[in-house]
Amino acid sequence: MTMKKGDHLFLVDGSGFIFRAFHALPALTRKSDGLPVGAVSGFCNMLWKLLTDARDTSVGVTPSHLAVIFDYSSKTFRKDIYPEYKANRSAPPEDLVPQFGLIRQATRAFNLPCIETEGFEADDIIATYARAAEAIGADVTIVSSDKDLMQLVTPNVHMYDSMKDKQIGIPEVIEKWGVPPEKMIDLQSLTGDSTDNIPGIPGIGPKTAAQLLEEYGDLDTLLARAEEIKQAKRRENILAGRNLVQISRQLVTLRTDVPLDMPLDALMLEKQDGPKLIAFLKAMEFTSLTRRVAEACDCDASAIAPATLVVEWGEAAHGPDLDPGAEPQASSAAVSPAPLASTPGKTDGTKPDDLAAARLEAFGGKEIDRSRYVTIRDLPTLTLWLSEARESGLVAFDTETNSLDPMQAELVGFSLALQDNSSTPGASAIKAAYIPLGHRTGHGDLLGGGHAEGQIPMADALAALKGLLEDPAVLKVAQNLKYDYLVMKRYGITLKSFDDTMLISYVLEAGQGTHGMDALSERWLGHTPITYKEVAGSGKGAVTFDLVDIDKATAYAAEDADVTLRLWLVMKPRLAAMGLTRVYERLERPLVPVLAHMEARGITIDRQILSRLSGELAQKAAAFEDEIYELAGERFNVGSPKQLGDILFGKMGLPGGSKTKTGQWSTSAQVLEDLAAQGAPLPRKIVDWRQLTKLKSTYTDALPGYVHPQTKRVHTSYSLASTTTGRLSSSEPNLQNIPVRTAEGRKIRTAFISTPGHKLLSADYSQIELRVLAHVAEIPQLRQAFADGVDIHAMTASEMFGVPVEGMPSEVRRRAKAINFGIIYGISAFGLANQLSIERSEAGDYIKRYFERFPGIRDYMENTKAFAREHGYVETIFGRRAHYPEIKSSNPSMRAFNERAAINAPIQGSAADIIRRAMIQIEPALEKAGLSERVRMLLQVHDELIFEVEDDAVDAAMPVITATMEQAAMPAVAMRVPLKVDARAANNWDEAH
DNA sequence: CCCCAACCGTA
DNA sequence: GTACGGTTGGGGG
Repeated sequence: MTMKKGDHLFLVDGSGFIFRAFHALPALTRKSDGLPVGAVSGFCNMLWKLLTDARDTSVGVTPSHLAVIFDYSSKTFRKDIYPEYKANRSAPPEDLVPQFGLIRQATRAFNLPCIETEGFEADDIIATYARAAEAIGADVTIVSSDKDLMQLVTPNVHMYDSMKDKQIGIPEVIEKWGVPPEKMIDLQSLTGDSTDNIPGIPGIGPKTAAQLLEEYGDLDTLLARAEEIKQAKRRENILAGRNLVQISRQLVTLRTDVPLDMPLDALMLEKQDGPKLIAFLKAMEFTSLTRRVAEACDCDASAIAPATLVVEWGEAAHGPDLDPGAEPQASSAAVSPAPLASTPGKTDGTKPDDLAAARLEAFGGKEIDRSRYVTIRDLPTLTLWLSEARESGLVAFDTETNSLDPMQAELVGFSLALQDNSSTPGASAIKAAYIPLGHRTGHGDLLGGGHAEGQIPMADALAALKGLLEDPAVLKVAQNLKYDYLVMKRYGITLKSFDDTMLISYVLEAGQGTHGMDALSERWLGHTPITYKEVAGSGKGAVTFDLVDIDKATAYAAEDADVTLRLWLVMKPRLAAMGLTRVYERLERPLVPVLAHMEARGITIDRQILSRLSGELAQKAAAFEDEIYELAGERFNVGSPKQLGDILFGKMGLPGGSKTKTGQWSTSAQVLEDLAAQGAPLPRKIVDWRQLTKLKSTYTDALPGYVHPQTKRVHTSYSLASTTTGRLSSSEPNLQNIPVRTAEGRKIRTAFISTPGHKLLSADYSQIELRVLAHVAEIPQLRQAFADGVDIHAMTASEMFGVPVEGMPSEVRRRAKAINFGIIYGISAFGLANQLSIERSEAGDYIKRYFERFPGIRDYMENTKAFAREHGYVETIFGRRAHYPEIKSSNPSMRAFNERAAINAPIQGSAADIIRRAMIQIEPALEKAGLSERVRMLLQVHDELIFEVEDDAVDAAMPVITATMEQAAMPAVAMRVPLKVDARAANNWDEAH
């Protein structure tokens, strides 16, 4: 059906609506999970109203055609004309972001066309359609109140402010702006627009602009006769701003020649699909609109299942600016909503894939030219390099110190690498320098050698460097940046705007090799960098970096910066090409300062308690040793599994359970427990002795050695990039494996204390991995159980064995619990049998029965395995990838192992992502509650966060912390089960947990 | 001095 | 059955 005279086209400005509605409407959230839906609700109500009784609104007519128009991305032709266009836009609020996608889904649920075109703004598309319809003789209503669209108003084209139910025609434009619609372009060119960063004439606002246009007729005349303006200041400003005004005119003029994917005729209103719309509205939990729609289409809403919604991250995968000269942190939070997946992209060499390929070509294979490295020994030269870095906007940075511990390390020097655009063709396009600051000569006095000659005074160099490192407009690239962040922080410099090549690699390739610089250089550049050992020696001959000869140090340090910059150039575009930018920018990079601060804070331990415990443990262990020697009939090293095996299974002839893979007798706790159960007295003593010596050596003896000499606290180090799943790890010391399961072990936790006037507050997720499983596998019984807050293991047992929860034997529940954990670990009959000490066939029966009761779990597992086999990786609910390159191994046990890991990774990894989000959100949440000075996050133990809180801030902090953690998945993912957090505060970690 | 295997602490 | 890190013993330098 072709559009004709008398038809009425409605063009809804979808992007404009959502921004306006978000701020104007109350912040409505979905009841079941807190998903922000205020703008979506307003949008649906508005559309429904227009579709059903537009006649009753101030529009007064019913649409024959209707389309909803969206912005595609922030990269439009306007950016080419004027790069600063919209450059000052900050990221949209996180609550707004998911609503872009939801509004698109709403549009489709209403059976309406959803239109966007790459390179153009919604306004240009609207202008093109409006003019085309007008030319045919149709009437047009633009549903928007944006002044940028007012230039389109004519006798046949009106605007409609749906939130005020107000129509905007020619008189309304004149009333509001003092000029008719056709002069809006001239007016906007003069006034500019600060929100879009469109330049205007200083001192000229709408009133003056209208007055000038009234007097001179139009902009061209005004500019031509600007000399005649009486007010001196105004005249000067206009004359000075002439050229800029011309650019502004280009920016504000809407294009009416956008290529249209959908012809006008295709915008004709189609019949509503009642059930489809109701399914969407029910999923959004818009109850009253659901009821109204059901009445209108004569549907039974209760018979229609809610739709499954995709809550999208808002940012376009192709959105991030890849230009190294731009400001990644500022620009990466693209203003644009997510595009439709099907929208075709242009092949113009600017796509991430092409850029990645080009960068690899340019920097991947190129010989590294160490002869270009320089040592900077004077301030003027350093200053020159720093200003070059600031101009280029991109610099690789690396610190050299005398210690691997960033809390103790003293700065010895630093290196920089820059893109060198002046280099001759064929030469390396990167230059690098090392700036020695604290090198010493080996042969000094007893106090440790003399300060080496030819180094810039530390204070001068740092003062100069600070400007660069803290400049948000310059992107600093480093490898394992948390280290450099902490070191520089101790020298009073806070890094701003950074990328970490280690984390980029981790996001791209978790599970495929390590992410250290040497390995990355081999993998991506085919280059082997000088090793640390080569410059500093190893073993007994090792020296700290301050004693390394400055020339050798330059070769090593400058190369590190050089390689880091090359890695960034090659890897960074891969993020966007693979759609992993959001994972990097939301789950990795923002965690760097959060973890750095946690590490820097540290936690207090009570050395007295540990020392007393050490004594007790030593005594008890010694007593056990005497008994062990007595029972064994000889003295031997109880700590040697080899000697122990010989005693137990050789000399004493006990029945050997199993062998290790090297053929030795296994003396694991499991084996010893089994022997003890058969009545042998020795094995139990060994088990107990091991527990005591383990606690002593690993904890009570070792922890005091980690107390920092100045802070008197223990500072662990978190690794962001050492697990396949996305979990953190903790080392030196590992504070993620402090004992808790046994009473003896828990005594160690009492040594982790709060400082006077404070409490330790522990907040942990309850059953987070099972909840994630219920979410991803969509298991009705599990979802219901979590929604109802019932005992999940008892529920499982009840489902499986038909035993009522009331009065359930503890053994029945224990088995169900083991099965639940087994499921998360990618269950096998072998493993379950081991865990429960039952026959493998019995374990197999359990698993079979479990899958009968929860077929969705088997489906999830099969689907996950199939996905892993096809792609070589699996994904968390936030899109993080874990790679399993060996999943297709021909070795059956290797393959099975990879399959179990692949099943576990999305569950463990999604839980890890959730707590990462919580950690990132905690500081702003505390800040908002006015608590940031009184609450400090200290530790993370996978599903638990430990804070140090001022005594009288505990009551206020607890709800802020638990709410932030429980809502942490939002708005990126709306969990289908609630998350639950338990929290407690006390003077030590044992009582708080 | 370095590395691996065995063992065991946590989630 | 998943994911880690630390300690010890012991082999091979």
